[in-house]
Amino acid sequence: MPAPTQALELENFLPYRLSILAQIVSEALHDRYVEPFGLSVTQWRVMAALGRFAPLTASDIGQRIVMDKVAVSRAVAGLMKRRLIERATDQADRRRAELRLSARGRAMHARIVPIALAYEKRLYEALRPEERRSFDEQTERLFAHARSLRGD
Amino acid sequence: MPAPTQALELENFLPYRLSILAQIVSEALHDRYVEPFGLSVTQWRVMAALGRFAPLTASDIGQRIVMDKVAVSRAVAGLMKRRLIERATDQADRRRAELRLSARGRAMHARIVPIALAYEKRLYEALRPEERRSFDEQTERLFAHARSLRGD
DNA sequence: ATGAATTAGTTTCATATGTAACTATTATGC
DNA sequence: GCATAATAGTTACATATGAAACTAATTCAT
Repeated sequence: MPAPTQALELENFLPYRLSILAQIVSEALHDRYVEPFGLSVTQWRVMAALGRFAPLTASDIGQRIVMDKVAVSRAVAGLMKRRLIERATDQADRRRAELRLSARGRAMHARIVPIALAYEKRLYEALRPEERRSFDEQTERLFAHARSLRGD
Repeated sequence: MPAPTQALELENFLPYRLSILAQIVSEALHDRYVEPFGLSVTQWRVMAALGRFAPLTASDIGQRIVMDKVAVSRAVAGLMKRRLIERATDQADRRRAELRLSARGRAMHARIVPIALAYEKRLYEALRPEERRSFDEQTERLFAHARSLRGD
């Protein structure tokens, strides 16, 4: 006789659980610092990357944070319009443009970072201190493994 | 002197890490069973919910899985058009309609479930068996905690 | 040196999603 | 009983996102 179909319990299905967890956290960020400052999540990520590593080109950003070049291009356009970042064409290779936060952008960045870190701290309260390291390490392994499973 | 701004290292920032992990897993699902069967992720979730708990109304589905009623309505419309689910208006309360998989829907569901479970199994290979339980429990706590932090 | 292939980045189009307004039906207060 | 509120679900609009086509600049092969 055929093997019975295994049951798929969505609420215990790892991909589903990861998805809704990420979603609810992302909504919280939106409420706390993205929406009040009029940024999209991707725009904020670009600002965060530039806050730490500027100057970066759009491609650099895409490599640093997991974001394709179209998303970076759109986020950059929005940030430029609001004068939160500055662009300087590389004279040696005029396809490239170095990006960095403007004074306005640095000021906003400095206001948002503490809010972001405070939220992360509160979120981590769900885990005991010794669990945090192992949880981070496990998410890292899951991420690397999921990547290695692509197209296979 | 003012406290120095703490650094926000995006690659170590929990919300960011959860987001990219969920995203890469979601892409893998898309490639494996959503796209081949022409379903969206939300459509598949509705089918999964009905596969286990039918009959359900659209509202029931929204409660079972984390999905607002507009998303459910759209997924249901798409699934109805492809005759993967059936709708029967509740005669006692004609606002409500009970949904269940059609024969076609059950057949597709039976084909997809093993693919989904096989992917989950491979994903879990990143964790040692004893880590899986604790990881699941920790994601559960994070989820509940993130929920409790909403609007606060 | 010049045509082909690469690379950086943008634009376009089709689709997905969230919010709010809307229809239809049922429940509630008086 | 009847007006009002609440509920189930859909539609409309505005915005977000992904894939592919496109422009411009540079590199490579010969």
